[in-house]
Amino acid sequence: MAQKNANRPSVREENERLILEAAERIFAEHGFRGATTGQIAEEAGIPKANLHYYFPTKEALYRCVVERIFNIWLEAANSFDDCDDPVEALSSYISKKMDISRKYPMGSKVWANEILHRAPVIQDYLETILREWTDSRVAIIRRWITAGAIKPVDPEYLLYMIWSTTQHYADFNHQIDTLNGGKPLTDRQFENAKRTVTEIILRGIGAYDSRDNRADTRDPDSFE
Amino acid sequence: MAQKNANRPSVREENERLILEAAERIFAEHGFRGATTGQIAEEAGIPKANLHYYFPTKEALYRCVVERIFNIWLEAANSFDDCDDPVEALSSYISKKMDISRKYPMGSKVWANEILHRAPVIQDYLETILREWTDSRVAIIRRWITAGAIKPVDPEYLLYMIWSTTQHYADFNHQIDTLNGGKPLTDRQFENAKRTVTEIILRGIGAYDSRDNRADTRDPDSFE
DNA sequence: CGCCAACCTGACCAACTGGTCAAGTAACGA
DNA sequence: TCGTTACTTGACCAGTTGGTCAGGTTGGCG
Repeated sequence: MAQKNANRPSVREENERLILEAAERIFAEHGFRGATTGQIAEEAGIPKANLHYYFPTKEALYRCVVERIFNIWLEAANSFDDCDDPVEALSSYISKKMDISRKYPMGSKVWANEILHRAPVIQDYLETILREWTDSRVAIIRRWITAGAIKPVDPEYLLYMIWSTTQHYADFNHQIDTLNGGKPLTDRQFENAKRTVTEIILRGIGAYDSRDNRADTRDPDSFE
Repeated sequence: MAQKNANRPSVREENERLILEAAERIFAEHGFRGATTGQIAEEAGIPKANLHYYFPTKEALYRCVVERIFNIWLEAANSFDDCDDPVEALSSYISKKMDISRKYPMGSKVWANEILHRAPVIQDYLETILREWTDSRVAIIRRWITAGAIKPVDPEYLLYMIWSTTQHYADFNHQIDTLNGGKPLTDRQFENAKRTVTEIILRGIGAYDSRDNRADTRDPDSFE
């Protein structure tokens, strides 16, 4: 009685999927407070009372949406691990983050909204998972610097730069579209954006010509 | 009767200032929908009905806040004009944008919120003023490229990179603070961030060693 | 002092929103 | 066929919110 069986998931799974997809769109566009459960239900094509059958409260639904997003990001984050070469590791990471911004802009917007409003429901994620992830990547970047593979930069600020630059193409896509004549970037334009971002950052940290990096180590105590 | 005189502004001016400052804080933290006029009035220290005496609707108040922010940004934008040297011009622009992010993070957050929600009230700004400003700066960057002062990059994406990276320190300051052990960046840390950002971007576009730039002009039709 | 315009505010209201509930229907196993 | 569980939904409710309004108070001017 605790668990029925595995071949009876269809109705519940299907409805939860419909609701979560609708919720992601509505939350992304209007924020937590701005979204209404009625609107989400309408977008999902079900009555509001039915939505509350699957997700007891608006906040529970919101948490599910946020968790889903966070997991997508963590997957991309593994690009960092597999490889000792900063050019390859960072190119891959930036490329994946750009792809996520293009493919799942809603998720990025929900996240941005949450941080903007001081993370009322995901503060624990920031303090645990994100923090650990960041610390370990900072260590990797420090090793690259010690090895002379890149110039000495503050690793945290390099990470923030990568995050902000790539997520900008999701969070601010409305502004980008408007400046692009009201039309979304074409695939070709987006590839150019990705290449521009990647090249500026990699060249900016001296990853392309690692022979110069050790010589250029001025102001060594710029790290905290 | 149409206009009284100029020496009777004190009460109105003072109250409008109080309300606008409170509104900027509340709108930044909760978004348009999430903010309540009652909360703003309380923050300003006046009854709600009095707020509606000065600003007839919530949206009118919001527009005033947004306009105020936009004008601050336009001032910083002029750093771009004064100078033909990309190192000097971009350093100054990035520095000013970083300072604004630190000094007026609320304004940046209101703007971010607005774009995130598809700019329901500032779409006209995007299509006119911001568009013109962007076009003219793109032209300047193109001239730098033609002159060999920087490497060939797509100017739009360079601008987006500067915007996103600098504004990140306002919009995502809660995330940054959390990753910094729950404390805001010290002045010294912030100066390091500013220097890191500036150096990566300037080195990334080859502004420091302009002798190499013309040689590296591959893929010349990457511009649309 | 009287007048008038600007300013102030407690009380109020209509609209909306998250969430509940009771009365269903569908589906499946025995 | 019956019983049970999962699912569906229109109607409803209590709390909140933007905005109004009538009846004030204040302060300057003649």
